[in-house]
Amino acid sequence: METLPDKTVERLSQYRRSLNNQLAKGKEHIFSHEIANLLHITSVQVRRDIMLIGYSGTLRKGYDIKELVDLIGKILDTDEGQKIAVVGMGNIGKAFIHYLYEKRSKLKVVAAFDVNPEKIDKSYADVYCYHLDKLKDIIAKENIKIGIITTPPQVAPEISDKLVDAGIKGILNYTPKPLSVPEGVYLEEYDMITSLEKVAYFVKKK
Amino acid sequence: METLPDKTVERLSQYRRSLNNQLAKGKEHIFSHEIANLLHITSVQVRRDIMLIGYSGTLRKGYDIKELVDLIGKILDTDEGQKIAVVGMGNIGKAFIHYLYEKRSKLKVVAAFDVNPEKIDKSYADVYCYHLDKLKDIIAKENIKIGIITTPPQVAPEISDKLVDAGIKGILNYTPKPLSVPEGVYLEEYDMITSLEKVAYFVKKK
DNA sequence: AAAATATTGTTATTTTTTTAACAATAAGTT
DNA sequence: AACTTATTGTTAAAAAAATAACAATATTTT
Ligand SMILES: NC(=O)c1ccc[n+]([C@@H]2O[C@H](COP(=O)([O-])OP(=O)(O)OC[C@H]3O[C@@H](n4cnc5c(N)ncnc54)[C@H](O)[C@@H]3O)[C@@H](O)[C@H]2O)c1
Ligand SMILES: NC(=O)c1ccc[n+]([C@@H]2O[C@H](COP(=O)([O-])OP(=O)(O)OC[C@H]3O[C@@H](n4cnc5c(N)ncnc54)[C@H](O)[C@@H]3O)[C@@H](O)[C@H]2O)c1
Repeated sequence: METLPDKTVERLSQYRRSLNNQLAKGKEHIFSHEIANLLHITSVQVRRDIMLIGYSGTLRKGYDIKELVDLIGKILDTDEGQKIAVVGMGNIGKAFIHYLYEKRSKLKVVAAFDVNPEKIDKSYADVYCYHLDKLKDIIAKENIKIGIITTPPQVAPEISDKLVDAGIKGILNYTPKPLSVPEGVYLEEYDMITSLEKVAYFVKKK
Repeated sequence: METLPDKTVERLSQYRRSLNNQLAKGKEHIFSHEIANLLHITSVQVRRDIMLIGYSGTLRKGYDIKELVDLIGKILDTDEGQKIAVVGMGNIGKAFIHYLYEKRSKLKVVAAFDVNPEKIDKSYADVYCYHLDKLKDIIAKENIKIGIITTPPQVAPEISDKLVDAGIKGILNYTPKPLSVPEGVYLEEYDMITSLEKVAYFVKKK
């Protein structure tokens, strides 16, 4: 299948979560406008996304939730699951690890790295924290393909380079330091302060 | 001034941070392509954004960093600063409070709310945590206009309603539960899992 | 002083994303 | 059985965002 638009991929992740909730409630079929209401978007958007992934519902009955969830899984997940490394075991890093630990998902944090001796050689929610020096070895050994950076911003570029060098193919950067990665590595950045300043701006405008 | 595009606002926040770094290093002028390099975007984008806020540089000399930072401040900040409430003093809530505490910024968290007795009536990084029941009173008294939701997802809609009812004009939602707010309230949502699943998808595609 | 260069500011074009329009049709109603 | 309604799937249009093109011009070089 063609590579899906960024925004569609984001929504698929959200559809799946909501659909799983509905499944858990015993619901078996769902209409596009029902999905839309759950996510506070429009039903056209839902139908368009579903069209893009090549699924069809039945007229007057809607979509088979189970089938749709499975298909989204086929698109978003790999069969074996994907392994993740977290670099920087501070507030955000730990929060993330705990959070993912609770979910049974195809995405698993399997290693953490830090430089602070207090954090190293301990486990948090079953994730072992190694010294940064071990990064390349562990990533290779475990075949980890995704890295999350939650270190202080100053060191983020250096960590990013190390991750890329170790063979990582996707990076999620939570530091406010913009990174650059070579072609072939997918980079997603998020900055909480930017979000907050954006809200503040639009509040001010009102 | 016209309301700026969402994306431009996001970048202004990032420009300011980078520009402040440059100021601290003693740099006084900067070219569009230099800003672009710092943020790993294109210089056209930078010039276009700067055009939109109505600033002009000088040919062959670039932009006066101090002036640009001040102008961005005029656009993003209010003179008195803006007050923020955090609801849910868990991992993310606490991380945010600590983080903003370190920055001297026009954005200040002035109150936190929770329902867990262990969190209530204590201060974290100078932010006092009240019982949720006091939310309306404190928000009115302090004239808080922005709320950050970091509670468990199930209660997010209820918290959102309470915030809106208390007069909040902007909400930043970190729970994976989509919210809806009335016209006139600005809502920004962010979901870490969605980001991560997006990275995973594009890694898989490669 | 003329030519070359670097850089801005702006308009035009392209791409991406969202929204609207609507034809097709299964199911329900008269 | 004919009619109405609800809903999908898809194409078309609109809106938003990014990128490209380029004219204007201050500075530097020849
Ligand atoms: N906490 C927030 O609410 C918040 C908000 C916005 C942005 N951020 C950003 O997110 C990032 C993480 O924030 P946090 O609050 O978790 O920070 P933190 O200080 O709690 O954690 C940072 C961790 O990184 C480790 N570290 C330092 N240097 C390292 C290195 N070279 N290699 C590996 N690990 C290293 C530290 O030992 C520490 O454990 C920071 O960049 C921060 O600017 C945080
Ligand atoms: N931690 C992560 O990495 C992560 C990742 C993705 C999403 N999230 C989401 O972010 C949110 C916060 O995560 P967290 O790890 O900080 O959770 P947490 O459990 O550490 O904190 C939640 C806090 O909310 C409080 N709370 C519960 N009910 C409340 C109510 N009715 N009113 C006010 N406060 C209430 C709890 O007492 C607790 O202090 C959750 O919705 C979670 O799903 C977290």
